[in-house]
Amino acid sequence: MSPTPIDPPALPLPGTAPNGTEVANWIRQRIRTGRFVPGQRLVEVDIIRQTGASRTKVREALKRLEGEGLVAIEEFRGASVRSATIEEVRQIYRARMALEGISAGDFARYASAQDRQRLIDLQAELDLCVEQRLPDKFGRLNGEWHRLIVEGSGNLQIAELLQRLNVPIHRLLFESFYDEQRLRTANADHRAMVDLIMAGDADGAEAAMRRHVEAGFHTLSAIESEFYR
Amino acid sequence: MSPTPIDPPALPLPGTAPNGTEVANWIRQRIRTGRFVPGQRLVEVDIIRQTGASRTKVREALKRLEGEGLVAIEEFRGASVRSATIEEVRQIYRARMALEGISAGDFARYASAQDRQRLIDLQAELDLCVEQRLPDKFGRLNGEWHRLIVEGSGNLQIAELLQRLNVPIHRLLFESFYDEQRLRTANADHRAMVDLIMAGDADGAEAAMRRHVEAGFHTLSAIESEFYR
DNA sequence: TGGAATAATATTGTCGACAATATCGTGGAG
DNA sequence: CTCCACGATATTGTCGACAATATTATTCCA
Repeated sequence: MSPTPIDPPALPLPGTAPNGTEVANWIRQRIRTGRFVPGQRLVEVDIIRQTGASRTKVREALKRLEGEGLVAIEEFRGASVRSATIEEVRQIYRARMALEGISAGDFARYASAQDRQRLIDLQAELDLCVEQRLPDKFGRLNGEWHRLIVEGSGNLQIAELLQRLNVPIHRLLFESFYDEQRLRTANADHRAMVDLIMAGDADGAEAAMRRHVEAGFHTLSAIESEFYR
Repeated sequence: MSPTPIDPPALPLPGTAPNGTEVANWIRQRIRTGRFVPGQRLVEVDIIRQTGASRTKVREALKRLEGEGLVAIEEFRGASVRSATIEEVRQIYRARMALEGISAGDFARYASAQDRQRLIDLQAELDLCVEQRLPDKFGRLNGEWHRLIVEGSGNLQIAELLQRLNVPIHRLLFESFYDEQRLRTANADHRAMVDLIMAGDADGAEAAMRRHVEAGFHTLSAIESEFYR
């Protein structure tokens, strides 16, 4: 039942001493993939040992991630992965609902033929995952599907906001697809949205996306309350 | 015609050497109030002289602001205020439309009696500003009005996202209210929304807010094209 | 005079040493 | 045995010096 994290590519970092931005990426990825869990302390020396970066660069990276809202830094107590309460998750989903809703509509309106084709292909892959019961792969492709919608809508600002919002709930997302039922209904949502988009029904796509995200939260909170029984 | 910047409170900073976060706030405010204009280089020594902070703290602050997307840092060329192209402004407004739309709806649904009363009071003040033709004050209260909607809706995540989005366009917002016509229509929008909210029409409030934000962008882009004639 | 090479200056990047604070462990008093 | 005080250790914060790079000024030659 516990979600097997996807292998992060070839960390610790290669021979050359990494840049501050690279260290930030390194930490960010480990948070996304669940190696660094919410609340976990990020001790500078540990990161130095694992990345080979100098302390200055590690500290810079942490400051940057603080600005991104990924880690919290307390005076003389260091950095830790910011943890989201269930209430925060609810708020994040409400924001996602708004932003991804707009994106779905704009995708229907403005997306290039190329992106539309990619969406169709991706949907076919997702259908296959459902049939073959591959929740991990589904979770990965699901992320790609949502990203494609957002990026294909042509709004980089929204894309960045969503990337930020998604980090703290990335793991939870995967977890939810271990429920077969949830996986099937989520995919049905996807397919319906693809149809609406291809039919050029922007408003319909937006409404569908909002319902889809809302449903995602309900599943999540169900898992949460199950977990704390 | 040029917008008189609101006096930032009592900077340079007080006697005690400021903290990294304080320096970040100091810079952020100066960007918001237009003292630091987009593209302007932020030389470390200058900030040190003006704030009394140590170099380490200034650099930390800049890294943090980079994470927030407010400044850009180039290797060996330092930090500069990130400038938004007209296309980025368009994208920002689209994101605002989505987020503030949701907020208006949620305000109608969930806001406390206290916040509702504050909204009514604030609206009365705005009406007064329109009658007395005080565009600067209107701009300030307009900001408060929008903030009240968002915060009253009870979603801190959205509030933070919007705060981030608004910084690069803060100055432009003020500028737009020097057009009497724009000021009047904007305030009419506000009043209509207050009515919808008080009537409990959440969906109506959301739709109205989306139209309002969209109209704001159209005015802005008109100013922009005027400016570059 | 114009322009390219070069020197001088300004600015940012990096590192190491030390100070400040928190955390953990130990021992003693009740 | 528990709790508190105190010291030892670990961790983070701060500063200054110097290196690397960019920017500006100067010189020299065609």
